[in-house]
Amino acid sequence: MTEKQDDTRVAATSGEKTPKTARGRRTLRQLLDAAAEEFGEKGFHEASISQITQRAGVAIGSFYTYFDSKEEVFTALVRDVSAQVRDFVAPRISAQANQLDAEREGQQAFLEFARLHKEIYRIVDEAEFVDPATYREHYTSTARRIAARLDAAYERGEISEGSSEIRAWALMGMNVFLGLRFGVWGDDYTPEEVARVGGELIARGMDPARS
Amino acid sequence: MTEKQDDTRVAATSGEKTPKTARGRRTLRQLLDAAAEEFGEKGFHEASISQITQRAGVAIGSFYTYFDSKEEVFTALVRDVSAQVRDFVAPRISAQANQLDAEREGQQAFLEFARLHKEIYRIVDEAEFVDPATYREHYTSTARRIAARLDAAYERGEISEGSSEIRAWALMGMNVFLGLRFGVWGDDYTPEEVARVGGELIARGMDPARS
Amino acid sequence: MTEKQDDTRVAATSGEKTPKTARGRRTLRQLLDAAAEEFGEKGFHEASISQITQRAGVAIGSFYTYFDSKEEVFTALVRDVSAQVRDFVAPRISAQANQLDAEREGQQAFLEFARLHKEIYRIVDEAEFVDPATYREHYTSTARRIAARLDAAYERGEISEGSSEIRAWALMGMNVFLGLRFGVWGDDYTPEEVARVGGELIARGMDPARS
Amino acid sequence: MTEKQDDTRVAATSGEKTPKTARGRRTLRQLLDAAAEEFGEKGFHEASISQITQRAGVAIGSFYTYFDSKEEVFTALVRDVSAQVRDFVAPRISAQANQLDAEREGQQAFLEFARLHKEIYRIVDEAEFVDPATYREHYTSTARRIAARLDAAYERGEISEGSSEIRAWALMGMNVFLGLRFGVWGDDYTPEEVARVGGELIARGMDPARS
DNA sequence: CATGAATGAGAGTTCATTCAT
DNA sequence: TATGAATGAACTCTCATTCAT
Repeated sequence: MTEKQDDTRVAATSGEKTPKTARGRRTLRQLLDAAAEEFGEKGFHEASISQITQRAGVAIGSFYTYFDSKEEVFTALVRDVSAQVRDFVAPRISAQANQLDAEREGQQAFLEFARLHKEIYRIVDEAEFVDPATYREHYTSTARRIAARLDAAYERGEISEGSSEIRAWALMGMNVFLGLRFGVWGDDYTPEEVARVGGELIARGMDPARS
Repeated sequence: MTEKQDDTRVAATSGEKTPKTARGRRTLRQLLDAAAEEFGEKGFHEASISQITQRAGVAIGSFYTYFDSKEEVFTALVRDVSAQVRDFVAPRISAQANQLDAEREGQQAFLEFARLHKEIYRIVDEAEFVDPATYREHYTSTARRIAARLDAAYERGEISEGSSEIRAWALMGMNVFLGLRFGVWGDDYTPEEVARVGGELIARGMDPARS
Repeated sequence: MTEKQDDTRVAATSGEKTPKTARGRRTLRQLLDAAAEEFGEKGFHEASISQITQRAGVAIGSFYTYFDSKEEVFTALVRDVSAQVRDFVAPRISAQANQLDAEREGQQAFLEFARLHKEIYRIVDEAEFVDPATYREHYTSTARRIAARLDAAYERGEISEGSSEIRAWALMGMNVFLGLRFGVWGDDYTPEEVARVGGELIARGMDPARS
Repeated sequence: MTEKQDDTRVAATSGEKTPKTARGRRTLRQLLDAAAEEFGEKGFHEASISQITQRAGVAIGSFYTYFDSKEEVFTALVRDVSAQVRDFVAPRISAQANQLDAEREGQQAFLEFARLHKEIYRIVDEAEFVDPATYREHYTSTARRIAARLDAAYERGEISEGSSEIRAWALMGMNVFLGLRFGVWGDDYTPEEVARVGGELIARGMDPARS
């Protein structure tokens, strides 16, 4: 699931026009990759269409063969990145027997992903300003998946009782900030170590009476 | 935003030129207030200097009597907001006898602040793109304060052992996302309820064996 | 527009390349019809080749198999429309015994034509900017035909003496504006009524001593 | 009334922003004059804002200090030109004792104006495509003024009975086409001669029995 | 003959910043 | 200090036309 989704899938989830020839499909992929680089390095507003097309090695006009606007590629990219994180982390989570271990493993996987793709924060976070709907959708759907896991785990008796929605947002917030600090900004701890501390926290908390 | 800090403080924490006359101080105040509104409503890039000066009721040129650039007001504003959150939350935390209660109370206070000032996310988050140094500074110093509290609490035997830095970022992430979801985006839970669930999580985790 | 002229005639009056196969003739026909619609609805500058080809149900490239440029189809169309007006009005004029009646009948016929083809003004008038030569040719040849009729009528003693060229332009101007106002913009008078007033004007003028 | 209306009037009838300083008023006038030249020579679509500002000797940005768009200057210009024609022709008409003489004099005045300002056709006619509302307004209000004159003349017994609205459009059409052919396109007849033939036509028509 | 992706010059427009008044 | 007109670099986007398939 780590591998990039094929062109068909990309086209299905985004708004760009579907190419009818092989050459067209190649150009579209080049543009998407170039856009990821450009937005990742410079952010939405500093990025320019002309730079994207230069990176992709095509003419400016070709950009508009596939996208209607700068905003549209950006949205396509956010969805792409969002799907990539999910596809990277999900299998690592499901591989675990116990949900508490699974969440810890998920943290670690996310942190590793952040180290590999330091641009995700620039891209996803900027959606808050460029395309709020997609931004909200990204976090809301992520939280929904976490909550569903917690509900199931509770049914199986693996975790204590408590609002799964609130817990989901708390867990997601932890992940995001641990990923930012220890994945993107610094590597003064290994993903294992960070996840060990984080996992311990969500499993047993900080109350000394419980350890 | 709520109670405006006095001019002296503003001048101390930001880069704008200190006015020498009473008239100048009034103009500066008007500009800062107008900027807060404008950036809060539209975000950095959609906001315009000319709108800020119109809101403030002064001429465009006057803006540059007090600030060197659009970025500068924005930075001043981020610092301002950052200080406000801290000043709002800090006393609520220190009022608690036990650190675990204190953190839960901090969560609740932050959530309440977010409900009162829904624009803080727009302002602080956008700093990631407009003024990364100030953005990093905001979160780094906040995390440092949390870590210091955890260290002291550990010394007092109020919490278990564990990397205070990692824990600090985890706690901060929880706060931020709970504030976004339950403070800014929706009010389907009371701050007390959210903080109760969050507080329970960081105190005792989700392991059913420990509750 | 109404009855389409046969392919031979189109090829004769315009600059487009003559197709050699039946399939080619069909494509050309589709393109011309689509162009008439598109230019009529949107005008030259708002019209687009890609829309024309979409309406015609052919690929963009096929357009250039038959026309050298956007201007060329437009010119072809103007000539087409020009010929249609002439062919619609001419028989109505020649059917009259007296030239004064004939001119009144011509006015009415033109007005009726304008009601049926409200797009003629958009097409012919825009030629003033897109293809001035054809625009001038349209009006100059129309005026020439009117002048010839007046000359002949004068010879037959049906009208008084006076510069036939100046009179021709005056009559044509009347027709065009009556057609615009009472044919295209409004239908608050019947063509008969408009032509009755207009015919009376050119026959006997407005001097009360003469009526 | 031939003289250009003062800046205040221009500002009142159009949509551009009113300058607050003398320098601003001068710049606005330069832009309007430059726009008249540019649009007159090239037509709306071939004209460019950057050429207008170059002609005016100001920076591109200054254009947008006074107009919101290319369309807006154009509309301002059409209204300006429309007012100029009216102000040039009106006094010549009112100076006549008899309405039939007045209309002939009006024709002549219009033709003279067209010779002096050959660009009016390019500007007014192109409004049909760029700003249809203003185009229609120009002709409708002109026709209304003519009809009012005819009504009054009929009351005074100077002209025969007949729909003043239809007659007004007929007269206007004559004027416009005589102006185009003998004012702008050619000068093979003097304005007096054209107006004599035209005036005779509307006074007594072409019926030989009546001359 | 048909296709449709690729091209790129060139347009209109924005707005932070400057500076003469 | 205050004003607001002037500046112009830089951007996004259009679309007629070409040409390899």
